[in-house]
Amino acid sequence: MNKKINIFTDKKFNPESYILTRSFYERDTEVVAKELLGKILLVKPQENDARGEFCAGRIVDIEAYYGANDPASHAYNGVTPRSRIMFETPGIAYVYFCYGNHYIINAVSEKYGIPGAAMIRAVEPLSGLDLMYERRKTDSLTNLSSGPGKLTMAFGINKDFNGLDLTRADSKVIIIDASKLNLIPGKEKTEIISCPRIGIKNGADKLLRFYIKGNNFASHK
DNA sequence: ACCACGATGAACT
DNA sequence: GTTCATCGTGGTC
Repeated sequence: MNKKINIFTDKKFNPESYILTRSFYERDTEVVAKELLGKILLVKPQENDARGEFCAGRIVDIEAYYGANDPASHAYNGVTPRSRIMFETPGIAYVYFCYGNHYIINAVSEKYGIPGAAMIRAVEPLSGLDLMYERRKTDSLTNLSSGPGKLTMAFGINKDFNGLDLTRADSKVIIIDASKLNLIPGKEKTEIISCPRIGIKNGADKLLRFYIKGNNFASHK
């Protein structure tokens, strides 16, 4: 068991003062995606978790998706029942089911009415690792959350998380600013690599995937 | 018909 | 240890 960070197991931990605000997300999607690198994804203890630990992970790999000019985006063809949420209030979660197997979580960006989302591709596990190993049915630390479907499985994120407000302290899922906490990861200088997004056909020319260079938990190097 | 994925196994170094 | 091919799965349009 990993004990290097235990702040999230403290019942007195109050994430409210660290939470990213609406204005953070209400900007250009590429900027939001890049700046989300190093921030911490937090999922609060769920009903079936007797330990009552937060699941926490540092975002190390992310992609930006736009709208009408981005053929890889779910919002490319305008508002549909699924894409509608990408046009809504920045700072909410867009969670969708993929390939009949996996859930994928995005943070909605841009002003209300403008589509955009940052898809979280990988996180570096910080807390709640026992639960992650159980859910992922693996013994490999670097296999816990090194992919968009893997991290949602590790964190217990499913379609019920769609539309939750990442900026509200009472949400099951939030994103906080790591630099305000005394955490070891992320203190070192970080270089951001830009490259084409993974697993798409149209729009593959755009360099809209960003990851932290050299990080062992990125979804692929 | 199309997919912004993951697990597995084969076939390579 | 890598890379490649394949398939399961279900929502969307």
